[in-house]
Amino acid sequence: MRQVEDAEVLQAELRRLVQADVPGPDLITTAAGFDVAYDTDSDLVAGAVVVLAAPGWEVIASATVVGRAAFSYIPGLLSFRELPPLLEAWETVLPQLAAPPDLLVCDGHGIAHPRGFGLACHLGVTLDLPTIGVAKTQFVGEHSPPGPRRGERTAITLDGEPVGAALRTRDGVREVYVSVGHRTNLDSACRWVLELCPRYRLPETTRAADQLSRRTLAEARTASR
DNA sequence: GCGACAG
DNA sequence: ATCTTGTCGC
Repeated sequence: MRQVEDAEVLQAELRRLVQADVPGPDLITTAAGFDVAYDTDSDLVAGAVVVLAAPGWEVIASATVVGRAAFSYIPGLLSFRELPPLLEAWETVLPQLAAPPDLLVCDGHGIAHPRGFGLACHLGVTLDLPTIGVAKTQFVGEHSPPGPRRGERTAITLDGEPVGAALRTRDGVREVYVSVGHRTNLDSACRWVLELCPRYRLPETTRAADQLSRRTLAEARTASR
């Protein structure tokens, strides 16, 4: 399909813009979470962006969008499916803020991707803001299991190169997979993920965005009946 | 060719 | 991603 070929070409071009080993902000005061929910039996989608503030990570701003999926799920091209609704929601949430969030957290991978350009990279390059990917499952590369305690981590390597980390965010829970999206580095990314996980396995940003997108989709389904 | 494959 | 709350077990 032409759509797929075009996406692959664009992906290769945008990939050169990624900054994956630069110092990011030291202190994170605000962080944004992004997620998209999908309907089981239609192409209805709901995207959500939430902005949380330290120290309690309470939601200080949010936006949602309901639309139709324009790109099917293809491993390695997830960003082309999720970015449109996420950017639309972003444009709504940004005016609510005095300043852009210090960090953008994506549901999925950054450079830990077959061609080094996952969703977190695509979002980061598009908005030119610091982004990281926090995925619930592994996608590419190899890693040994991290120790059982919160904060322990091991490297994810792809073709011998470090591309991310398997990070334990709570004692005894399954690890999450962290990788840089844009304008930061892996050490900072892991540090921020731990800050964003004071109580659960997943970052508060991810949890809030996930809840909001799902609730929005459920309401949209009800309204269309 | 076969199997795997973020969300 | 999605079907889904309380409940069994460490």
